[in-house]
Amino acid sequence: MAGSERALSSVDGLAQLSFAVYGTLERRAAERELSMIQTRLLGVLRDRRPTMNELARLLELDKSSITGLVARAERRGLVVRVPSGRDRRSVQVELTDEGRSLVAEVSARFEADVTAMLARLPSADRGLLADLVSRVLVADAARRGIDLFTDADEPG
Amino acid sequence: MAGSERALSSVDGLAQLSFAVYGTLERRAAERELSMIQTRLLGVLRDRRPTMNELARLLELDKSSITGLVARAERRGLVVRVPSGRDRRSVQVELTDEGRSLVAEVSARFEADVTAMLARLPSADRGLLADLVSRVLVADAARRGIDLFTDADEPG
DNA sequence: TATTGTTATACTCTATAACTATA
DNA sequence: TATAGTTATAGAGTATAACAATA
Repeated sequence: MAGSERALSSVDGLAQLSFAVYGTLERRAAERELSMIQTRLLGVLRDRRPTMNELARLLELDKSSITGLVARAERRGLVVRVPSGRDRRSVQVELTDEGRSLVAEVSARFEADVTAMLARLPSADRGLLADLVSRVLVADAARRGIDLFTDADEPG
Repeated sequence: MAGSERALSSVDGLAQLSFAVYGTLERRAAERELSMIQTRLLGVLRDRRPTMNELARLLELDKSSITGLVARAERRGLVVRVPSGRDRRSVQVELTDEGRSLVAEVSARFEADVTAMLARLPSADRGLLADLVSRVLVADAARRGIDLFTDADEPG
């Protein structure tokens, strides 16, 4: 019942590992008083200056949810709203320096955590794992008709 | 810039795959009007009948948060509170038949999703992946002084 | 006194519906 | 008319502090 030798199926193992990785980001974000959705917001802003509407699509939230999300981030000084030049109804959202450095910190710590999780594997096995994981990601992206490298929107 | 051939590091790849797996569970839970925390609640109850206090520890939430969480699940008919025999201050929480069947459904669909994600890998590679993932999990659990198979508390 | 659980309160996060301003 | 964004409202989810009942 409590042995440490039982083998996990690839499905169970991958699920457990995924929750562990997700939880790791959650804890690192919480260290900086960031919820996961605030973290995702900062993450998508690292290489974009989207409108509120585009943010709603990127984060898969209603536009009314984006209003509050961005307002709270702005109140903390992590993002700013700038009027869009072309359309006076529109605003664009971008990171402040503080927001950028905060998301960089959280990302770095998270990546260090994942690196530490993998550190016990011999280098050759890490390479093997990276290869297998890449193939799963590519196959899954293809199955859903998504270009993996242009739609990536998670920090880390 | 948008090619599909770039290789991911093991860290980036594992992070992306983890978010994909997590998002899959989130969507399957949402199909049944379950938030992730409600899903985790039902998940931990599948093989336990904990007190409110124990639930707080298992879900890493304050006991006052558990009160509302369990109340909402109880209102939906997914769990019941039963008085604890030994300590009259205590209540124990358990799944109803409806709660059990709901979590079984969500789990089954989620597992089918992960299975589908892995289906493109040749069987031998799936075995290899399972082995590598198991080794990462065991090493990480050891690093944190946790017995992997008694403390598992995620559905799936 | 200490512990178990709830309540009161305040905040974040989310969606729906109604609204304003601009296109 | 249609679109971009906000506001009003309601509810889930969370923590802190104070409380009642029991140990």
